[in-house]
Amino acid sequence: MIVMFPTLGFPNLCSSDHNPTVLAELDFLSVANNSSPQPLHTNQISSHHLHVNTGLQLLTSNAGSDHSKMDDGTSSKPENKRAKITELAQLKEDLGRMNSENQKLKEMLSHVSSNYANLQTQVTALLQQQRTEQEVKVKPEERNHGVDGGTVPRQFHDLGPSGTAEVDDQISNSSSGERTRSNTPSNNKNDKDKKETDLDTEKLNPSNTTDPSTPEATMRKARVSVRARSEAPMISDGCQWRKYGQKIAKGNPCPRAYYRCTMAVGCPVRKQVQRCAEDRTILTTTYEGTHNHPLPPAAMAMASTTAAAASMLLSGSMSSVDGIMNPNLLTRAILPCSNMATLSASAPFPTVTLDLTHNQYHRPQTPFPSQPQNFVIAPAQAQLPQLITQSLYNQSKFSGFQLSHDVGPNNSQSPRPSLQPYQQVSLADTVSTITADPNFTAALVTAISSIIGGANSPSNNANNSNNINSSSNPNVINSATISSFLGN
DNA sequence: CGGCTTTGACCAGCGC
DNA sequence: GCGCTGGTCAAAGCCG
Repeated sequence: MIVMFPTLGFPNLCSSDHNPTVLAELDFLSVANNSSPQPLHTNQISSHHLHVNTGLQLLTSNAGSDHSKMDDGTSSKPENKRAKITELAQLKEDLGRMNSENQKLKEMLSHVSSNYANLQTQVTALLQQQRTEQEVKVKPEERNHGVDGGTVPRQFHDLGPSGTAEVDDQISNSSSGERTRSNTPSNNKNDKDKKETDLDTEKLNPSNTTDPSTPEATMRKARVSVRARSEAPMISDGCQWRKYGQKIAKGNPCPRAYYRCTMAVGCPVRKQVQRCAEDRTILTTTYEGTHNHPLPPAAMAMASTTAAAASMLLSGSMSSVDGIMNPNLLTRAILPCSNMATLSASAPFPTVTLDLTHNQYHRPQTPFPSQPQNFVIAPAQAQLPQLITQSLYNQSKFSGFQLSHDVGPNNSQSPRPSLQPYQQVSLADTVSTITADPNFTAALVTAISSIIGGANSPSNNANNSNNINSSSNPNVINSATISSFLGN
């Protein structure tokens, strides 16, 4: 069913460094569904097997017991032959069903892809128009305040004219001497800008030179918190992290640990790990930033999910002119994970919390309980949290996950879940059934996030220049695409 | 010896 | 202006 992905712009699924099991599944399905010489193997093997059995049957009846060794445990009794024929018929029926489903899924994804392309074109045009308008309105000195203005924390104040969050990391990684901590108040803005401009010229990654007004620049501000029950000190998300700090945060006796991604030099992704004060078994992992390097399959699901969630969040925060989040839009955008997702617009960083400690539909505990503007999305279908849950279950040592009945690990133990016939009105059920396959889940998460997050997918981040167009207004892409994906 | 963790210090933002 | 807080740095130590 994923044979068509290479033509739908999901390179993640086609790269060689992805889950080989998934590819094996695809090979099987492609073999099963195509009419090339390979697909006949299944039938040929079965027919050949039957033929051999028939021959053995004759030999056995004629020559006696010496051929029993050749039987290799496969009896040539008529009932076994009938069983084989029945099995063959069943297999053919399954193949036909898969083929039909493959066709319909192909059409569905083609439609999604088409919508995505159209929306991306519109976003590009709108972005171009907005830039043109801003260039006319904004004065030069106001541009200098563009990044620094407001209440962003220090790491974003350090952003130079390029406005990229990687500056901080580049500085710390390339030359510690370049980063002077004696920024006395006497340092005026001109000096600071000059210094940062000099630093920008030394940056290794040319992709960092993005417009500060772009979502790329603000992506690191967005955070995705994942609350999950875990006895382990840190959930395993497939990435390599290096601890660079630990703090006792106010209101929580448990220390907060700070990690940064070390899979690539200058990767801006950081995460904070802290146990819940009320329930020490709950581990809150907050991700910030987007990887600028390829990710191993094990890390793809989490990274894509967080990137998609961050993209959703930013799309909502950026959609309104006054910077106030649009709950309705976000509700639509994040509906798939609504029973676990909490959005915070008032926190220092816009944060979406994916609460994986709950199964029932009730108000999740938010990491910002004192903040009045947390949006709790209404209950709805929960494909995305299922994906997240499944991914996390596969990749971590969670001990306390409460999985929904249809995508729990028990269901995932089946190597090839039986796919129910596609029904237009029960796409969610179909998706849920498909996602019961843990191998397919990671690939699907990547695919969905490729649609949702576009530029935020790790593979795309290798070329950040493409991120501007695809993520500059992901709001449109997200809501429409998700609507198409879920409701089409 | 290189990579990682620990931990005290530093810095900036924010509220009073 | 001052104190609190979150976030980060970097030296020191640990470990394989």
